[in-house]
Amino acid sequence: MGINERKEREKVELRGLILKGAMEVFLEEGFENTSIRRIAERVEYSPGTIYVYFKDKDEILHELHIVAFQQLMVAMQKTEMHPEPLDQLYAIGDSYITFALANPQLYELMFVLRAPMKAIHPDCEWEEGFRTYHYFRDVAAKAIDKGQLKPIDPEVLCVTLWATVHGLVTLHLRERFQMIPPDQIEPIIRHCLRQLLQQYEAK
Amino acid sequence: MGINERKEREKVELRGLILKGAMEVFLEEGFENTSIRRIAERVEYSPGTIYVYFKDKDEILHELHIVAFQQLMVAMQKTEMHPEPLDQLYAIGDSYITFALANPQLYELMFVLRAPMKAIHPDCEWEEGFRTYHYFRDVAAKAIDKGQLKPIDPEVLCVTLWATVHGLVTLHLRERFQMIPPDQIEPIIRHCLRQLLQQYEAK
DNA sequence: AAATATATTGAACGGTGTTCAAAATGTCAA
DNA sequence: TTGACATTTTGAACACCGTTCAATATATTT
Repeated sequence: MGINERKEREKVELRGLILKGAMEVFLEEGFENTSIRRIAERVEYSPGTIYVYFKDKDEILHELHIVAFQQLMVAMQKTEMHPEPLDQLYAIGDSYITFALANPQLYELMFVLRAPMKAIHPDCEWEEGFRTYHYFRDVAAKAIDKGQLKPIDPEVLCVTLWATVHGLVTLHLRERFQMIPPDQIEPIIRHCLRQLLQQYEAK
Repeated sequence: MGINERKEREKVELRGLILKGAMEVFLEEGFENTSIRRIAERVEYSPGTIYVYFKDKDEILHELHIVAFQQLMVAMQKTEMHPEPLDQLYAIGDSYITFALANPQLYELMFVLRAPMKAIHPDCEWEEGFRTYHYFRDVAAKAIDKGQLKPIDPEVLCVTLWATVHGLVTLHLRERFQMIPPDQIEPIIRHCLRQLLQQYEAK
């Protein structure tokens, strides 16, 4: 009975098509203009159909949020070309900043917006975030083990590094850096990260 | 002709009353539930009246944003009890963190939400932000001048300190610190600031 | 008391997320 | 092939949202 299998395939396909359309609308029109009706229009289905394939709008945004983390993860994994953990740590920071500035909407979906987090069940874990954070922390831990960084708690180091870059990026994205000339913001962000990391280097 | 003066007074009064109601709704129901209709209901006027006293919703949120900055400024100015700039700098950081954690909605209005910034004319300055930032930077500059901090660019120092604390606070407020036990988050935020500032101390 | 000026109203417009009875389509046994 | 059943899709309806504006109500002046 291959019919049920085909139906299952078609269901998955349409779900994927809706997500593809949702991502297009999200990237082209921005979060504030990403409505169910616009997504439905984009994929040429009625608004009601969306709710057959997704519980609510938050679930759609959570799926996009997962895709965004996959993209960041790909960018970060390219840093494995560096044999030394310390060099890789610098490269991870660089790729994080590059990703955030090149994909501001995706960055906000990952680390600022509340909506995608509401789709995560309270007892469940924030898988995407955990995986990315652990990848980062493991590299930092290796750099400490190898004596390339001072022997501090890798958790505290990672939280500090992450928060600093996140703070710089979001103050910029949400237009709170009006005291800094626009063309100097990106250099300052990269400079702050380098200087911060340098302070933790074993001398 | 005292009638026009009384009318002017009444206009200002009602404007203030609407803002008071708006702040109540904002603090009690949160940003997402702060609608013009709810504010109007709270002050017992019709929605249309709100638009006689304010151009749009963004203008109301900008006014609340100004009040929030005044509150933070009051908290920060209490640190002037410390005679040494370095001690004051630590105290300013502490009061910033305390304010953010005690008034998360106001903090988001000041440094995260887009709405209040949309009410600032493009050619105008972000007065509230500038005043607060300059207050902070002047204290840092004094600490550098007095040789209590290493002789670095106060602008870079302030941006780094601000961004780090902002990053820590917002990752927490937007529930991205699920890898940290909830009761340890506040200590970590304070610890990160202290450690960061300590690294810049002249030894 | 009538005329004028000001202040307030609330229905209306086009938008939002979401639901659900009804219609359309697909499947399958007789 | 046709009728019965299952599945999928629809779009109107609900309760909201920010905003506008002609109409109403109130206050002031003549």
